[in-house]
Amino acid sequence: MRLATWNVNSLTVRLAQLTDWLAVNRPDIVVLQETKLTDDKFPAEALAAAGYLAQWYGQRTYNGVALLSKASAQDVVRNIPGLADEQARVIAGTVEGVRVIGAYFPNGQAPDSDKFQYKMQWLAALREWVRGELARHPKLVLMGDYNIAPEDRDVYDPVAWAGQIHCTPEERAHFQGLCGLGLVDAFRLFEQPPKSWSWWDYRNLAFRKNQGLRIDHILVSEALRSRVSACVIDKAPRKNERPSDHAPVMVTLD
DNA sequence: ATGTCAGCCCTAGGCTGA
Repeated sequence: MRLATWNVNSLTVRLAQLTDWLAVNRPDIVVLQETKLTDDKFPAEALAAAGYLAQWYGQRTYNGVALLSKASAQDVVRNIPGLADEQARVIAGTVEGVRVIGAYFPNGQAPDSDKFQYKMQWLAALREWVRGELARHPKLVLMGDYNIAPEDRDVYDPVAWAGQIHCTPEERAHFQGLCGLGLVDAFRLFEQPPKSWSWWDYRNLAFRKNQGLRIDHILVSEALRSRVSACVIDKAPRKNERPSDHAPVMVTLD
C-alpha cells in the first residue's frame, strides 16, 4: 500500500499535474492540502476518471484539504472534533483498515504574531485528538504539510532560520509531542540523501539552488512501523513549468 | 540578493497569505 501527501497550492491550477502524477505513481491513498476550493467546485469527476474516490473539505481562497483513495473511506471526519476552527485544515478517514489523517498545519507567519498563537493552540488540540484516534485505531498515519522543520538537517540554512517560523523550539516540541504519542517520521526510518527538502520558496530561485525546508511529513504508528519499506520525496512535479511550491511525499507499506 | 505565485476584488493592479 502506498500513501502520499501533497500540498498542491490550488487544485484548480494543479489538477492536470495531479492526475498525471497519480497515473505514474498509482498511490492507494493521497491527502491534499491547499486545494483553495469551495466544496461545490471540487473536481470529483476528474478524480473519479483517474480512478480515485474522494472526500473533501474546502473553503474559498485559503486552506482546503482532500482525501483520495482507490478504496472507499469510512468514518470520515472534517477538522479536529471539539475545536472551533473557521479554517478547513483536516480530513480523516479509514481506508482498508488504516486510519488516515490528512492535515494542513497552520503556517504561523512569525513567532510574535497572532497566527503563531493560533498555530500553538491548533497543535495542542491536534495532539489530544490524535491521542484518542490512536487508542481507537492503532494502525494510523498522520500526514500533510506540517509547516514544521523538525531538525536543523531539515533546513538549508539552519543558522539563518534559527528561531524563525517553521524552526522555533515551540514548533519542534509539538512535532516531538506527536512522536511521543507513538508515531514515527517514516522518512527518517531510512538513509536519505542530505539536503532533502519538500518545499522551496517560489522566490529567490530557491528550487534551482536547492534552498528548501522539509516541512511535509508522514508519521506512522508503532503498529505500522514494521511494514514501512520506503519513504521518498518526489521532486519531479516541482520541475513542472508551473509547479506547486511543495513536492509530494510518499510512503510504502508492505 | 527580496529575482514568486494564487486568489481576491464591481477587470486591473494592489492586497493578502504563503
